[in-house]
Amino acid sequence: MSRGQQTFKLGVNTALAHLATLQPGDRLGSEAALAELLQTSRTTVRAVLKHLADIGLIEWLGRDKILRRLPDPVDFFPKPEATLPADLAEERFLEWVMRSDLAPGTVLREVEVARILSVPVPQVRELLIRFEPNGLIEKNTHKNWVLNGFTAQFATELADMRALIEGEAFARLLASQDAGILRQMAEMERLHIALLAREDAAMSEFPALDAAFHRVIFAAAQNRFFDEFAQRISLIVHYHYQWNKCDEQVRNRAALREHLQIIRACLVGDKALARQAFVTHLETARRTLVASISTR
Amino acid sequence: MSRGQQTFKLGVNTALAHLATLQPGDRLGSEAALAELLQTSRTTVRAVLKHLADIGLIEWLGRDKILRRLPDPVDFFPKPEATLPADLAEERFLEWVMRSDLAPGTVLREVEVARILSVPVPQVRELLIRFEPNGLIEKNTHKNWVLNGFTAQFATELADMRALIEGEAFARLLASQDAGILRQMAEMERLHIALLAREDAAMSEFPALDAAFHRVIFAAAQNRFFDEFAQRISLIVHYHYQWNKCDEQVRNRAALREHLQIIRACLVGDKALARQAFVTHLETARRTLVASISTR
DNA sequence: AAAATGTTCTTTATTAGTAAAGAACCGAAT
DNA sequence: ATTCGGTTCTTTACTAATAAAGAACATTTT
Repeated sequence: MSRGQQTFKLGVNTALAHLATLQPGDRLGSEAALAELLQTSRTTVRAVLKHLADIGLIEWLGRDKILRRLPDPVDFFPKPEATLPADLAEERFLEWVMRSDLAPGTVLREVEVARILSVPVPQVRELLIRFEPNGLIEKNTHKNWVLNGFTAQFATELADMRALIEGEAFARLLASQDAGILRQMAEMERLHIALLAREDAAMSEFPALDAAFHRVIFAAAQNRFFDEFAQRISLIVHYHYQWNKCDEQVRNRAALREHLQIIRACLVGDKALARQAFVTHLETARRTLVASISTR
Repeated sequence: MSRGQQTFKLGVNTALAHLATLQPGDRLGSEAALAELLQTSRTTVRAVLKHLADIGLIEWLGRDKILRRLPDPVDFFPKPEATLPADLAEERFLEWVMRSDLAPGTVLREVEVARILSVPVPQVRELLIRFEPNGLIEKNTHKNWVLNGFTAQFATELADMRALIEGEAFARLLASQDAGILRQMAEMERLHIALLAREDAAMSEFPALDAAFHRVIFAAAQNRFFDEFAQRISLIVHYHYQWNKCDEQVRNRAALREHLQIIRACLVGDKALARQAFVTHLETARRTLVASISTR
């Protein structure tokens, strides 16, 4: 056997979502146009069209591609089947590590992990290699992978590194004359106010906004090494949020308010205040991260 | 087929080097002791002993392992065969990239690279994945690896990041009360003086000493993220040294003298001077790196 | 002539199978 | 009794084979 057609299935689902915006009798664009839309090759587009014709959604004769009926929920492939294996592996791996609360020192076997996560072995391998620099796992030459555990020490070192790098990035942001940054800040203010206004449990959108806010800061450094570290932080912090739900609402709202303080100080150009609000925020973030570990 | 016995061959070579220190008629230690010495499993040790007996170097009967004759140069396996594939792959890959002077945008194909470097495909794969965060290569989903090239921009970003992190590490070193650090510094002074005294072309030892010196500094931060970045720097700088040989002697001696200044300021406890000498050194390092690119 | 389609050729990702290296167990010798 | 050696069992790493996905070329239609 070979690979599992994830690209094809993802293509079908994207195509179905597009077809839902049309009316029966409408014509689809050219294969090349669809390839652009589905972000894939024409080869895959043709496979998708053939599939759509087979299930009777469209009539396909040469360059005529006519929509017969609107897509039905059952036409879609289930989400996991239509996710790229790399993304799937990462999601499931992190969730597994967090949920099963494995003890530090646990040995991870590629084949075993692959079976547990239901993803191909090479993907697990790639994932583990990519993850090693994060410091959560380690490999002994010619031996196996071991879990290092999310210790207080780890959290402290991460927070230290973050303070150093994000602090520098923020300093550059303040020094920058780029109007684009102010525009992004204004947009951030809007989004923060909007999220704070919603009293409900819509805090599920918080991690994404939090990551976006910090990405704006890191981006100001215009340095690929900064950006890379930002990604790591957001990954670890994101899964930390997912894991530690206690006081979530209170904690997230506090963070949003701290963000707003920083944003507003930037917008009015009060650099001293901005700097101070930023340091405060990083301190809060550090405390939250460290606290979440000791309460495990 | 399967794997290429690198561990075994490396074991044989290490064992031969050990035997060269003995006299014919001497007895070898137990299998467990040899396993400790060769840094490998007893299974491999027994394979090595069998090999040594086969080529008539030792007589092996149960627990009696008697040296028959001293090892000959021809008994050793050639170095590349006896190197762990991961190290071999890394060495050859970097050398290949630097030497063949590939244009940015060049497509790297795993199988092709594996053939060129004469290393197994999985090793190339692992190497490329590990290398991606260094920013020299990139992967497009479902497509191939492309070389980003060692640009001036890259060098600048690397130097910026280095100044930030190593600067912080050095500040912690100065603040530290740890006597171990002073001891390491004294040892560094000795090694630097020794290398500077040798007028000859023994500068081949410079990269190792340079890396060791900076490792002492990064280690003072006691932060795994600092250490990891230090590794990257040393890797890139090392290969930059190897590639750019012009003015090598002059450049290396200058660097050694700058190191000495820093070391001595630390030893006498003059923090202001140490700090200043360190900043100067980082500036020199940056200039050297950037210059080496523009002269390609 | 231009654009879209049909066809063919590469390249990549995955699985299965096999040999090397590691680990554990048990019996023998000091 | 304890250390050492023989044996067996696991686990890992590599090769090879195969199907999916991408890319290029040729052909057809407007």
